[in-house]
Amino acid sequence: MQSSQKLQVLRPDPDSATPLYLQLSHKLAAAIQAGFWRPEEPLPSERNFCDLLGVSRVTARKALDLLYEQGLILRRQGAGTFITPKLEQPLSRLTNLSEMLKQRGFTPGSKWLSREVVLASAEEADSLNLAPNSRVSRLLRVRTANDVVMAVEETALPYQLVPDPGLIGDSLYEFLSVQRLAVVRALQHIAAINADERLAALVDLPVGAAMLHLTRVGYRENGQALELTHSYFRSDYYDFVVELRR
Amino acid sequence: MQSSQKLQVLRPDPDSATPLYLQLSHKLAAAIQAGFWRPEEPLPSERNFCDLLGVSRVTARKALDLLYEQGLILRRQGAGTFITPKLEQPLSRLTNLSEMLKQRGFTPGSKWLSREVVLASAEEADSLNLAPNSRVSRLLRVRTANDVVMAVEETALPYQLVPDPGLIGDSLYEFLSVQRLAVVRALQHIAAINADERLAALVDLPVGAAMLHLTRVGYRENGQALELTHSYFRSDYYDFVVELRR
DNA sequence: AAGTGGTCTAGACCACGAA
DNA sequence: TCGTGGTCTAGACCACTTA
Repeated sequence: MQSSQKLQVLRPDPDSATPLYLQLSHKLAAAIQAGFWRPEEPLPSERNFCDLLGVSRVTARKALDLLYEQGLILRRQGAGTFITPKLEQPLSRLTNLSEMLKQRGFTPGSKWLSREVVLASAEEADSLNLAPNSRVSRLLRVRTANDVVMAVEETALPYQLVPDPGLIGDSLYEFLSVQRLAVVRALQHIAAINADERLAALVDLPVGAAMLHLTRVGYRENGQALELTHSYFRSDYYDFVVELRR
Repeated sequence: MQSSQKLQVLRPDPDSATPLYLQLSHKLAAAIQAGFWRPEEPLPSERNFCDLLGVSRVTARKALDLLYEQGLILRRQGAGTFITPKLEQPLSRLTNLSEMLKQRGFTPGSKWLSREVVLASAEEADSLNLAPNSRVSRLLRVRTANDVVMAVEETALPYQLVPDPGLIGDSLYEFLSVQRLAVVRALQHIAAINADERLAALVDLPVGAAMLHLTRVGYRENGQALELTHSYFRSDYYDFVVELRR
């Protein structure tokens, strides 16, 4: 069969450091995105995958589980596994704004308004689980897309973990990753507000314009709160997409 | 040991129709919420769970996987499994507003403004994947919490699937479930808008007040688009919480 | 009746963390 | 060194869809 030949490129490498199910999931996701199968078309059955790729069924299923969670495939018991009809590309995943803008064809930019070490506000101390009178590194910046200001962002980080905010470059998340301080989980509150005079001036909108106010607390792998960010977005330039399940 | 005695209440019933790993996951989630373990306290090891509860390690892990996805536990290789420090209760899960309000101690209400069958708008036909000139059942209602209007909601459903919108009671999602039309996945866009005169009147806010505008397309298990809803929320009464990962 | 996805088991090896 | 979570296997039974 022709298709079983093609499938061989999906075969994971048992000697690789990354787990088989992850390799397989990545390869499958890429193949689907590349149009390897047409929408509505059935994938090979799980048992076929096992035979053709030399992995156990549990491993194949674990790879497919990931694709299912990403909304790339549908599974119908007794019938088979199918490519999701319309390929959408939602994101309830943690991703940095710069990457998202690039993917949509915009040129992202960022300009620091201030980077300073200050006493934590009550909200910051509470959210970051700091003792009263602790210090935080507080960052204020405007973010642009094609040179249009689309958001104002204020971030607080524990001084103990980030003592010199002046070292942070254009990408906060990249800086944190390099420092072994990656954020792996975040809780985000989304509200709508009317722009006050300060905000309106910064984003070039009339006072009272509706803006999205995102409040995000970011957590490290060990559960420690690392970041409190308030973002104020122009809603005409950006709308937030969430995928909901079950 | 005392703790191993307590654990017996978590033992899943092999004769039940619901899978062992789901039973176990539910029981564990309930136990955690009830304060069975303190935050930061380690859970029994996976192998202990297997011995004490009479399930295989794969099954125990699958139950723990679900808890991890819900942010209830943290896993540290070589160390153990721990309760998440602060017990937050986020939800990027598909849940109906009524339930959420009840959980927060509000009394939810809903009042239909209209339920009619009309020609689909261009947006509705596109989102629901309908042929031009198809009909939809269109619903308009206001939703209240403790008798205060907090949102206006307009929903369109394919006429073919829901021919008599007059039959829908207070809970749309319950109605759909009973009709075997459950929504299992949804894409939601969130934007901020200034209330126009019509909206302002309905929610009792001044014209121009910032409101959250949610646009949701709901999908069935088979991937078919079932529901297009525009919701307009008073942001002072409700803010949307999202959990982000990775 | 045959094939599919959904669940479950017992046992194995690995990498990592703590004592 | 020992116990932990992370990965992987081969094989089994079930419920379901399709023909």
